[in-house]
Order: sequence, then structure tokens, then C-alpha cells
Amino acid sequence: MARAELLRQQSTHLVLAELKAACANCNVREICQPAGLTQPELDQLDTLVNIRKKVKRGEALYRAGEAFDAVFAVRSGFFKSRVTYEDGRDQVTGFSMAGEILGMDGIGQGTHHCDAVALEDSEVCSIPYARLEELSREISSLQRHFHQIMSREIVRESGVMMLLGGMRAEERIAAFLLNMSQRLSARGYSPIEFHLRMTREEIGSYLGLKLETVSRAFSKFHKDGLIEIEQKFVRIKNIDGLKKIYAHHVN
Amino acid sequence: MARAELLRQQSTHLVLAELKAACANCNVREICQPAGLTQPELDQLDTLVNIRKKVKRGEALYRAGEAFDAVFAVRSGFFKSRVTYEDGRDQVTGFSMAGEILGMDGIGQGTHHCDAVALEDSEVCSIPYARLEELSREISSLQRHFHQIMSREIVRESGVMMLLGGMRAEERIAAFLLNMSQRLSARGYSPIEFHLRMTREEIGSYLGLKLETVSRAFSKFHKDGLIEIEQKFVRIKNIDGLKKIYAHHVN
DNA sequence: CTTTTGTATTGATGTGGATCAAATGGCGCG
DNA sequence: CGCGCCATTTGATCCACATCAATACAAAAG
Repeated sequence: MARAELLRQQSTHLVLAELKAACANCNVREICQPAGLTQPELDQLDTLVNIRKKVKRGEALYRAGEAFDAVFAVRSGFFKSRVTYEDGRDQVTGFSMAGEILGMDGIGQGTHHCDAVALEDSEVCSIPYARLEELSREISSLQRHFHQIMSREIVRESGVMMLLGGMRAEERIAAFLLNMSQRLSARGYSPIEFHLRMTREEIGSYLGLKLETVSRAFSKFHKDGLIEIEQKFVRIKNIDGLKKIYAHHVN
Repeated sequence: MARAELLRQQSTHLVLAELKAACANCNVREICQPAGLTQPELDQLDTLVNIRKKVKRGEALYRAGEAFDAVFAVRSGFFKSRVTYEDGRDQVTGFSMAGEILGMDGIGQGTHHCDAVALEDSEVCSIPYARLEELSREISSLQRHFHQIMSREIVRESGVMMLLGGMRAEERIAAFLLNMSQRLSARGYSPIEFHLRMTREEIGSYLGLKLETVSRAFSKFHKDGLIEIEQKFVRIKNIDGLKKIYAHHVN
């Protein structure tokens, strides 16, 4: 752990030996280290993830229209994905936290379809797509794993479609909080206390609501004793209450 | 073409020779026949698509929760994808027409995440996923092609998220009609005249609107001379007018 | 420290689309 | 052919959320 910390502070131009160490110690195991690999396969895998890159808060990891050549594993930090219309309006299409994969929208067209912007100082591992394809052909469990990640992204988005299509404001916010809680929990963080990295406006954009509506819903949940909320800090006090709102589904 | 028609009427238990002929004549080339394959590769490909299956109008090709073991190429007909909540409410998450691929939501969990229901008598080719993975490892252009199809599904869904999150009723309907037009056009059908296979209610469910709102929007477009619409038949009379509505984006 | 700027809260009012309701029309089926 | 069901259209009313507006607050900048 201390070693990983050390490596993190070094240049992004790492020699291979260091990269291996980085991968072996990385907390993003789930992504880059599918289970059941033999040692030779693990060695190959180390050649896949080749560059670690820091992205400062507010900077874009990539932008819509840029050539796609890699997907990214978020090592630390937090990103939003955003599409921008011709007329300047934009919409947040997702949030990515440490341990998640970013950039798969680019595979289809060979160019990125959205911007990925860091909401706090972040670090990613770049996974060159050509190499990923190559290695997928050799290591079937990696292939399967990658397909699963893409498929889950499809399922995630259809979940958001449900939110947007059929739920009312408070249901959406409850679903959003529960989803955050669940994902943080899966990453080993507290599921009941966390910092929102995004603004009310970004939450609203993601959920198809205005920032005032988001704020009012948070206030209401607070008043009803479901959560504590102070600025970006959230503590879930009654998770079943939230689930009940989420599952209410009036019509 | 006459031969393909003949084959279509035979049993779904075809011998290999017939299958080959079926694939060679299939109009779904784009999916099952990536460009640049050598003859041996093409022969392998013929072993991938192994069963043709008819699905009658109203029947499900698969249902949420069922074990996933294949994706499907729609050979003819039309499907809707639908997720159902615990409480019985459901939402349409997509429509699939001839030449498109269905069922990729199941890869992540190993079970299907939604129902796929035929909106008219349809015919699909089943593509066993295990075999697809296997063949993807051998034929890199097939691998790439499959990844592109999945990625495009991700992009498609984020497009729907934009619709649902940021556009008003008439913009959504205009976008829906333009999308239908474009997809039909890409399949060699007329982009200006077509039959909607789904009800107003299904369109509404997909777009996050009530059926009355869908009906009113159609009536308005008709009144404004943008389309002709009679029951499920649509003729687009002013495609630029529709695009203008779609791009209006008040805020 | 003060100023500036971005973010959040809260209230008052407006409106797009949902809801409720009723009439019409198409189509499968006995 | 005629019955009954379902899809569609259209009108009237309602309400959830957007919009407009004012204030408060926090973090960053000077």
C-alpha cells in the first residue's frame, strides 16, 4: 500500500517493472485482473495497462470527437461524462468513480462520443484498445470480462432510461442516492456516508431535473429524517425509507 | 432472393449446407458478414449462426431472468425491448428492426435483463454467445465488429437519455420519427414512408410520454404539414421541418 | 481581511404534459 | 355481417416541476 502510494507520485512514464508492481497493487483489481489467470497470462496483462495519467479537477480526460484509442480505468478520483449539443446545451450522461471503466462509447465510431471531465483530481490507467482486442483474443477470461463490462454499461443506461422515463423527481433522487451508496459500498467505501463530488446542477442534468428541484428533494429528505445533508456531504439515515420512495412508482 | 424466400419457409432444423446458403443470401450482411474475411473465415462464420427461429406477433423471444446464451440477429420483423418492475409497471427500452442485433444486455449477468417481444411475426438468427466469443478470438474483424455493435448500443442509449432528460414532447416525437426514418433508410427501406409497428402507448413508454401526448404531437405535425399520418402509416412530408423541431432545444 | 464568484436554499408563480373523460374508428372473431 | 374490444383522437382540468427571483453561504482570489 505504501509502495502503491509511492508509485502514484512518480512520473507517468514508468518502466515495465514498475508497471507490474503498480498493477499488482492496484485496488482496481476487479477490472484489470479477471480471476483464474495463469502466471503467464498475468504477465501479459501487465503489458496491457501502459500509462497512468493524472487529470486535474475540471480537466477533460477526453473530449467528444477526439480519436478513440483507449479505454480508461479510473484509479482514483471521480469523473462525469457529458454530451454537448450543437447549441451549447449539455447533459451529464454518467458518473464514474474509482474502479470503473470509462470511454467505451468510442469503440463504435472510432471517436469519442462524449467528454469525460474530472470532478476532482484524478488518476486513470489508460488501456490501449488495440492491445485490449489483441489480448482478448489470447485470454478468453479477459475477453469475457470485457464483454461483461460493456454489457453492464448497456444495462446501467437502460436503468437510467427508466428513471428518466417513468419516475418523479423524488424517486429519481432517491434512486440516485441509493445507486451512489451501492457503488461506493462495492468499492469498499461507506455506503451511508459520502461526499457528492458533483454539483446540484450536475445531478439535475443527469436526472433530467433542474437544480432547484434537486435541492428541494434533498431538503425534503432531510426534513423527513431520511438523510443528513450539508453541502456535498451526505449521510443516509434511513435507507429503507429511501428504498420505499424509490419503489413507490405511483403509476 | 427466391431461394432465400424458399428457405425461409422450411423447418428451423436446417442442415449445414442450407445454413450456408441462408447466410450467403441473408440481407443482414452487415451484421453477420464483416468485410474483409477470407474464405476459410467465411466458412467458420457459417457455423456461428446456427438456428433460425420464428417468433409470432406478441410472443417473447426471451424474457427477463431467463438464462442468456445467445444474441439474436433480427432477420425480418420487429421487436420491442421491455423491462418490467416488481409492481407490474413496464417501460419500453428500445425497438429492433430487421438487420439489428438483440440481447446484448444479457452478457453482463448471464441472464436477460429485459423481455424482447415481437411486434409482428418475425424471424431471428440465434448466435450462441459461447461460439461468438470463440470465433471472435480467431477472427479479429469479427471481434472488432461485435465490439462496435455493443458500443453503438451504449451510444444509442445515451442518445435516448438526452431525449428523456432534456427535450420536450414534440422534440422527442420528432427525434423518434427521424430516428425511425434513418434506420429504415440504412436498411434499404423508404425513409419517408413507413408503418409504425408499435402502438402510441409503446412509443410513449419509450419516450417517457403518455399515449395522449404522442397522439397530440402526431396530430399537430399533421396539421402543420410536416407528416401525413393515418393509423400506423407515416409519410414524412417535410423532413427539414422535423429536424428543426428536433434541434429547437428551447433551453 | 474583503471581494468575487460559484453554489445552494427557499419562495412565488407559470406551464407543459399528465390525468380524466368521452367519442370515434379499425379490426379480429364468432 | 355484426359484435365487442382495443387503439386512437380530442377536449377539459389538474398538478409536478420549471421558471423567475431573492437571499445566503462557502471557497477562492486579491
